[in-house]
This record gives sequence, C-alpha cells and structure tokens, in this order.
Amino acid sequence: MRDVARKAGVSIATVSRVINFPGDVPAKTAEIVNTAMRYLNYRPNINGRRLKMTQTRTVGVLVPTLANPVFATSVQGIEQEANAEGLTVLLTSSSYDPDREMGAVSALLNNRVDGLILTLADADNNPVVDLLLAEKIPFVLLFNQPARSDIAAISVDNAQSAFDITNAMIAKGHRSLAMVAGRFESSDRSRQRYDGFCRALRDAGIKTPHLVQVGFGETDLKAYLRDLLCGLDAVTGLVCSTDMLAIAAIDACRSYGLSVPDDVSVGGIDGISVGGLITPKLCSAVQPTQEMGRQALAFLRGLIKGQANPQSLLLPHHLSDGESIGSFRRRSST
Amino acid sequence: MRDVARKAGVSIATVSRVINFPGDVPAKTAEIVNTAMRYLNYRPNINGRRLKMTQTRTVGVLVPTLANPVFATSVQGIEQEANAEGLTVLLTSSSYDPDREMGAVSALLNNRVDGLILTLADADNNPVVDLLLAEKIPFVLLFNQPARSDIAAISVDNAQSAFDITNAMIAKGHRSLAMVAGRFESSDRSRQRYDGFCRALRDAGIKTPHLVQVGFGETDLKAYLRDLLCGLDAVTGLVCSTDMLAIAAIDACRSYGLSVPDDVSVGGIDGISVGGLITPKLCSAVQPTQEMGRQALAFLRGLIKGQANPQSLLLPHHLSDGESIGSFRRRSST
DNA sequence: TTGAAAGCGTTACCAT
DNA sequence: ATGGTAACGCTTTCAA
Repeated sequence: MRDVARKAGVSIATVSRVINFPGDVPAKTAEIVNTAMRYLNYRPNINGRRLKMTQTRTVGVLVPTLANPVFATSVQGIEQEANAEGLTVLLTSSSYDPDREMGAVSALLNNRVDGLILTLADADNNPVVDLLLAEKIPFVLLFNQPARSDIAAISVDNAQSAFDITNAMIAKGHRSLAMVAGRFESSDRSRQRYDGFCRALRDAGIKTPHLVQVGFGETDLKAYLRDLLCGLDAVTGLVCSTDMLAIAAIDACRSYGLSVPDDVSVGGIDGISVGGLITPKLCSAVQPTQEMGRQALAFLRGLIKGQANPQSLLLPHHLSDGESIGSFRRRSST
Repeated sequence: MRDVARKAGVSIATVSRVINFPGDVPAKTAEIVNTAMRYLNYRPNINGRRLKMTQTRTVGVLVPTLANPVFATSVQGIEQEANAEGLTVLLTSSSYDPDREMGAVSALLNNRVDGLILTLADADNNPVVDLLLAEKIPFVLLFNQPARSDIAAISVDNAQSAFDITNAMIAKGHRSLAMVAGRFESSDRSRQRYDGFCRALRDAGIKTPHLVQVGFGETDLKAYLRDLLCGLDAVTGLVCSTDMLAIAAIDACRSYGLSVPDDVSVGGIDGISVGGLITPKLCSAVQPTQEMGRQALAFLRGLIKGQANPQSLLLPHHLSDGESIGSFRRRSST
C-alpha cells in the first residue's frame, strides 16, 4: 500500500480511501491510484484490515461432516449467501465428535469471526452454547432444535417429522416397525426423531418399539439389521432417522434377498439427498437444505447487525410418498 | 496479551514465548502466565499473528459446488487433514461458473493463504493458473488433469475411465450408446470423459456417438433424453459423465416407463456417491474422494515447504459391475 | 481534498 | 531468562 501511495504520489490514507470510500475522492485522484495499484499488482491484505477493524466480515461454520449431503448442501447455501455479501467463510467439522466441538469453535473464535453457524451434537446443555452466550457472540444453530427458545436456530420439527412418517407407515398397515437411528450422543436430531417415532407407535397402541443405533459413517448395516430383517418376528418396515441410513438400510435389505419396498418398506427422514432423486423420499422434512443454509446466514447477519433477536425458526415439512427408489408400499406378503 | 503480561507481571515478549515456545521458558514462569491467560479468558488473535508472520497457516479451497458429493467429500478430506495439521481452511465455490473463479481466488489471495487447492472448470489455458504460476503461489489441482506436466494435480484418468466403462458396455452387447455429459465449458473432466467414450466407440467401429450436454445442477433430464430413450432408434445404454447425471438419467428412464437395467443400462463415471451405495457403481474411478482431498492437502503442504515439486498424480480406477441400483445388465429385449 | 500519525495484536530481534 | 521495541498492513481521527 505504501508502494502504491508512493507510485501515485499520494499518501496511504488516500489509497485507503480509494479502496473503501471511492466516492470520497475525486475521480482524477482515484484514477491515478487505481492505475498505480494495477501497475504494482497490489492486493489489499485482509489481515491488516481485520486487525484494525472490529468487524472481520468473516463467519465461522461448524458441521458434523461434509460427507453427508444434508450438511454439504447447507454449507453450499451458506457459502453462496456469504459470497453475495462479500463475507468470508471459515469452515470446520467435528466428525460427529462432541468433544471436538469446543476446540473447533475456539479456533474459529481465535480468528475473530463476527458470528457462527453451528450444527452441534446436542444443542441442550452444551458448553459451546454456554460460551457463546456468555461472550455474547452471535450464532445460529442449524438443524438443532434447542429446548431454550432464546437461541437462534433454524430447523425442521424433528419429532413431528418422525411422527408423521411413522403414522403414514402405520396407516399403510405396518404393525411391526423398527427405527434405525444415528447414535444419540452425536445427534440430538436422532433422539428427537426417535421420540416422534415412539409417540406414533404409542398412539397406535403398538408396544415395544425396536431401536437400532448406528454409528455415523457406517455404511454396512447387515450385522445391525440381521435380527430385524431375518429373525422370527422380523419387522415389515424400517423408519430411518436420516436418508443416508435409509440408503444403507435398503442395501442391507437387498443383501438379505429382500426387495424394497415389496418385502420391506423403508422410510428416511431427511428427504433431501443428491439432486432430490435418490432417496426413499418418504418424508421430505428437510427438503431445501441449501435454502436453510442461506437463511441461516441471513439470520446471522441480522444478529450481527443487532437488528434481529435470537429465536427458533421451525420450517414446515411435508410427506412425499416415495415414488422413487426404495419407496413406500405395504409389504405384499401380508 | 498486554493484559495477560501485566497480570502475570512479565512482558508481552514472555507471554508470546509461552504460547509459541513453551520450552524456552521456565516451568514456573509458564505456569504463572498460563494462569493469567485462563483468568482473563485470553484468546490469541490469529489476525495479529497472520499480519506479522509470512506464513499464515491457512489454505484456500475452491470447488465448483458442495452440492455434488464428489466435491463435498473431497473437501471433507482436506478439512480433516488440515485439522490434524492445525491449518485453517478458507472455502469458496464457483458454482461451475468459470468467470467466478478469478474473483474467488483473488479473495483467497487477499487473505494471504499459504497455498490453494482448486477444482477448475478448465485447467488448460486458465488465467487463474497463469496468475498462480506467475506469483509462485503453491497450488494443487484436484480432479483436473492439466495438459502441462509441471502443474501439481491429483486426479483419475478421466478419458481412460470413460474408455473402460464404454468398452465394458460394448462387451455386453451394446451397439447404440449415448453419453450424457456436463457442459464442457464448465468441466474439462466432462470433455475428457467424452473423448474416452468416443475412442471406445471408434475402436469398436461404432460411428456417430450421441452426446447430450446437460447443465450442472440439472435434475430433470426427461426433456433432454426423450429422443434417446423413446425415439425410433433409441439407445440401449447411457454412459454418464458423473454419478449425479447417472442418477438423474435413471430417474428419467423410469419416468418413461423403462426399467434400469433391463430396458436401459446406465453407467456413471465417478463411482462414488453417498456412502458408496447408491450409484450405478459402474466405474469406480474416483472411489476414495475423501482420500483424494487428504492427499491434495498433504501434497500442498509439501509444495509450501518447498520439499516437493509440482507433478501430476493419476490415481488408478477400477470397474465395478454395478450390483446395486441402476446396474449394468444387457438390455433383456435384445 | 489530502496527509500525518496512532494503534490494532502479534512476533522476533537485540539487549540486558 | 526476560524485556524493550520495531514492524507487519491497514483504518481512521484530526489537522491542514
């Protein structure tokens, strides 16, 4: 910058003005400075600016993993919106490990991000949330549904989605259902969806809900599902807490020679998936994931500017009846 | 930091030492300083450090989109590896728009990243590459296969993958094949794969290769494929340049009442996809995408340290014969 | 309309 | 073993 100033025969203050307040400087001076900048291949050093300014125009993002398209597309939405606003995105992932969340957020905070968008393992009783609240750092939770209502969050109603999809399966005649869920320690969504599942069964007078908890990233469910699929009292339908699990479950069914949906019905709760094509498409609860990411960033911007108050936004979901792969017909052998 | 120094009764120089060279300072002093840091909730401001140091320990990443699991998982790999090394990742995406690449990279450069990992629309004759080369900024291309051999790149052999999969389909009896590809302007991989497709057809004495170019993000292929699927000389197989296209193609086939693979065979070239389960799994060319991301970061670290030289790494691929959804049997009506 | 200068939080050199 | 201090590149106030 000093070089540019010298080359243009002005002070660095003027160069700064040309960059930040082009209107404040006469066209002629600006022209000279711009020419000098181009000539010298000048690149403003954002770190100098960040050090000086109170706002860094940077947001931190923490997701469990990008290997799950639900999170990946939501980050894509955040990224797009940030791009449009000229914000920089700092990305980290926890690999679904609650113990790594604090470290990741700490690193983000050391970067002096203006705010954070987080998907946490468990939004309630979480030290990260306490820290952020205590330090008054703007943040919005994505996909989490915290119990407290004074925390910014964008999600669908997890319990309700699971409740609805389970009811839909019951309505089609299923009486023996199991839920395949991610581990509760690493996903409060999983637990909330299980609650919805249980409530639906209870309402229908069905007892002993089966539950299989599966580690994230697990792709081979054969061992987990053997009893449920091949045992004496095998279930006729599986409700899966995520699309990825539903996909894995379908694979397991097939490897046991069961056809989906004729022998077994499988439902997944995210309802998103690659291009909206692949999944069981049973309950399109989280359909516009990318849009949720955008909204989260827009919301966060409001918080940062102090123009908005933290609150929970629950997006509506709807059931899709699975015309595609792994769809949703009643067991034919009943 | 000054506050910590005062609290601990030492100079800021000592505080800095405790943080950066804990060994250089007596345990007793370190203890006092650490206590003061905890007491004051001290957070080192990374921007101060970045401004002072020549290395920022930050890498920039540019991908076309995170909505494609191929890129999302590769970023996940980069992220994991960066995490392990204590590096920060700055993420941007181009939305497959070549015109946005330069702006995105510029922003990254303004952040003074130590190096870059990029997936470009077209690696050959690309102004971004020229810039990076001219400014001697370390970078590695991911998924791109540049013509020049002095550029760091990690990819599979795109043309060869397409060649192999096409040959496999020919070997199963297909004589009328079409390729469904992403737009060449936004993906050199697409063009390279088309080249491989054409070569296979030529070698087999089949002429007039059909080509349908589809915009990225396109999920409804019915209009594109009507002629190929329902016309008088409909093809018996589709070779798709990516898994996402293959998935969309399968959907289109079904909507025309064609069953896959019985009426139409569909092959996708990535061979990865969500959890490795969903895709046609025809040609597992890019199987370990996440691993490719890790490798890219490791490679980049070598370049940054000046310990490695730019070179192309072509990872092997293999054919998988698609036992899962959308598999790969010959048209039964032949 | 422009410039001088202070200061943001670090690191690292040079003294002590 | 520790401290003083310059410098990193920028923004912004205050004067001119």
